Amino acid sequence: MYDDPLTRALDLVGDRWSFLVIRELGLGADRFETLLERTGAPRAVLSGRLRDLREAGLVSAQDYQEPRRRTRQRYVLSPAGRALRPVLAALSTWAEDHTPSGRPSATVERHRGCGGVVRTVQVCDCGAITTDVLTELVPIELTEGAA
Amino acid sequence: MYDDPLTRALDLVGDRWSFLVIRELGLGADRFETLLERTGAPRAVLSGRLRDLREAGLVSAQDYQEPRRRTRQRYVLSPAGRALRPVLAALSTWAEDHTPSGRPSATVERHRGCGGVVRTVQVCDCGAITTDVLTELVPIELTEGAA
DNA sequence: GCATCTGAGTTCAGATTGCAGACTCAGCAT
DNA sequence: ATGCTGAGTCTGCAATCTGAACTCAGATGC
Repeated sequence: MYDDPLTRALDLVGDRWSFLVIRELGLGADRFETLLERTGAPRAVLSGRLRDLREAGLVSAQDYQEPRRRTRQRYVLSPAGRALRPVLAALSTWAEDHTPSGRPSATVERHRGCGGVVRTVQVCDCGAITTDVLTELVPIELTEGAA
Repeated sequence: MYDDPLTRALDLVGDRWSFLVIRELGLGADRFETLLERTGAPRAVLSGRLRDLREAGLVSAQDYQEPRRRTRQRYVLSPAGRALRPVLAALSTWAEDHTPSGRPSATVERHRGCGGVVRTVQVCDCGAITTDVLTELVPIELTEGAA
């Protein structure tokens, strides 16, 4: 509807399967059949999503060949696609805190330096860090006229 | 498909309109007609989404009445719904960095303490903070057997 | 050569969801 | 009584999703 960053983002990844495909790609799954299993997406949907994500530049496909196999496609996240990982991590962190039970996250990331678990938080210009957005953040005021 | 936090999250908010509705609610829009305008969602879709979000506990509806008006519904985010703001902020931050042009974000948040702009980053147990997930983070290794 | 297997899709019919626009319904106003 | 407004519901049609079957290329086996 309106051209702001969020709507543009949702045009590209605003559905269930895109998110799941990107997560699995980020976790290292790079083949069609593997993505099928891990995401649970129907074949036609996965095929379509991979095409869309390639066109949007979030995923690239490379030919490759194992020793005694025919050439196949390997899908990898582009830098822009990998940059979505914090979004997935934030969503996953949210779900752990606000939806009932379930297994722990498959999107946990670890710090390359120390191997520690990474969490998504918000930082302010002034240096403050918070995960408690309810009390410490305030949304900007609405500009009434600007539809 | 699999019961992990991300899929549970996507069951609740894994579509375009849910995200947009939650953003507008977070920005202070609380009436049906206002949400219609701001999100651009069709009436029936908005009606359905608000019902779903209420059932999921992300939104609550309160009766209220202006002086010479009939009673109406006011929709407000529950704490769980407000806790999604970092996710929206992260997605918006991503789109600003990785999709072409457009107006600046409507989801910018400010720190209650100092009024500064807040960014979404990732922090490690060890204290490291990064926005450069490409070089500084490593996804956990896949556990092959665990479907 | 010929049949078989596998990965990566494409095609199909049926169900679901999305959409724009018209309709409903309650209560206030004239 | 009639009209207006906010908040939906209904309708008819288009697009998308779904599971299952089908295709197609290349490697392997006989």
